[in-house]
Amino acid sequence: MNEDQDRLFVTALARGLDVLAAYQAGDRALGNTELAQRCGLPKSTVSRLTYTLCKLGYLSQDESGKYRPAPAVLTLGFAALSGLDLRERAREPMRRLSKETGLSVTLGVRQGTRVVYVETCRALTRVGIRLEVGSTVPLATTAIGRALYMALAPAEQQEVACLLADEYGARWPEVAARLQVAQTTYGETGFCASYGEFEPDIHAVAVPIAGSAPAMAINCSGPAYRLTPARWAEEIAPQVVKLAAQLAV
Amino acid sequence: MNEDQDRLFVTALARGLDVLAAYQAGDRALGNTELAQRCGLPKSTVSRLTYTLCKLGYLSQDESGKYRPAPAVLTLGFAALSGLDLRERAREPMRRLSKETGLSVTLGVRQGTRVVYVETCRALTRVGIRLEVGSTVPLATTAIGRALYMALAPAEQQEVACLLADEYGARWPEVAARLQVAQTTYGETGFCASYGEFEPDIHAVAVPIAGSAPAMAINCSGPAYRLTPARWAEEIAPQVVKLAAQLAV
DNA sequence: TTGAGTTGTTCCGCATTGCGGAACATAATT
DNA sequence: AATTATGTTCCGCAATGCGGAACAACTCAA
Repeated sequence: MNEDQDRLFVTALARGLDVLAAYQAGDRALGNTELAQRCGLPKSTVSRLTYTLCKLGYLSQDESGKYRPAPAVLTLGFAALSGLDLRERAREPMRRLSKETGLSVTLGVRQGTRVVYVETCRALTRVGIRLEVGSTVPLATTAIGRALYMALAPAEQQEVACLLADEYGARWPEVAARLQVAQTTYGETGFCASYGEFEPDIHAVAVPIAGSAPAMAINCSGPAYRLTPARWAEEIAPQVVKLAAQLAV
Repeated sequence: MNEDQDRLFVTALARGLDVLAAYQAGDRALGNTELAQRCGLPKSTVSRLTYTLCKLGYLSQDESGKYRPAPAVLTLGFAALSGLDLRERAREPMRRLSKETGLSVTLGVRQGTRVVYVETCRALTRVGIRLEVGSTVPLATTAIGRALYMALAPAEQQEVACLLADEYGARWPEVAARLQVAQTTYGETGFCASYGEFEPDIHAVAVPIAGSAPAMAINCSGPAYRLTPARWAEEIAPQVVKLAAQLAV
């Protein structure tokens, strides 16, 4: 990218979206000062941005005058989801698998070095982090992230690896080694696994869905106490592999 | 609002968000020309905006170079949802009600003259429009919309009525009359209904959740062939009323 | 294959829009 | 009451966003 291209970048838009993106899971209403700190912008700039976002309906103010995301933000995401044909096709089979196994079944897409869940069927007895449409998990240390990584072309894997190296810093060699192991295993078994690596008490296996655009992967996860890794590989993984094959485009 | 306040409005941000909001349910990838038409902006402006949104990760380009919303848009919505305590509390009871009745149970919030769904438990045998987090339905002609309207203070009802009048134009008197009937009925029964008004084959009843902020309402809907309106009022509505009371803040 | 039409991208001169420090108002705390 | 913290608005400034035009690339029909 040369300098001319930076002239096309609309900074005001980026800043406004940074304000929206400053909200994290569990946040309630935030004030302008907190938002200014999170975004690294001057208070007056943030004040103008929140004013604009309120007028547009993407933020609303509570009684104390603080801001929280308004439901209109959800409608942006809805449009994103409703364009995903594969998600619609996958929904019922995923629900079925979740019911049969008693595990959580999720569908995810890569976004940079993260996975964004686009569909979730959660087991009734939930353990672990919130599995929810729109929530994200790391790419490198989760089964679903690894599956998405495997589906990348080598050049893209290289690119992503660079981003990950930046992110993990000194810990990257270790993470990379495990990613390499996963690649070998994927080549032999057709699935990726994460046994307690991301969350100590959670096992998961995942498989990319061939031919999907944007590339997606399907994941099955549950509590570690239920099944040993060997049983996961024998009993659960084949079902996920089969489901991914059914969903292949 | 005086003219000075317009100086605080960041037009570039608004335009960028208009581009994101131009995507509708079912849209796949859109080109710059289509987006320019939908937003009423010049092509070159849209080109700069889509360039920026791509760089930020909110749009992605497919092989043909057209744009579609990227999963990062979902993460904005996730933050909006995760700040809603009531939604979390409501989830399990909603799922239970849906299971017991075989109907779809939804939780919604008002956004202008629309309702945005923030939680949905769909019946297995689905009929009617997509009930999905982030999807919207009209305020004035749906049970849940009416319930949300009832929960407004009189001054706010007035404001909303003005917006609705603008929107419905010549049809507003008729819609207003039905809204008035719903208000009377709500006063007597504690719930709002829509029997085939929004969708011919769908009945629904809804109740606002007292004390909720932002104001929410809970809705139960299903196919008209299942139960007569009288049975809806006798058998389903009381359960919804009860659930709303349990969820009251 | 050629020409016409369509779509997408970039340029560039322009001016207005977005900026941010400062002033001011309001709210909270000691 | 004084101090601190937060939120809002002003206003001079300049750089950023703008959009018509030029150009590039693609598609389609004859």
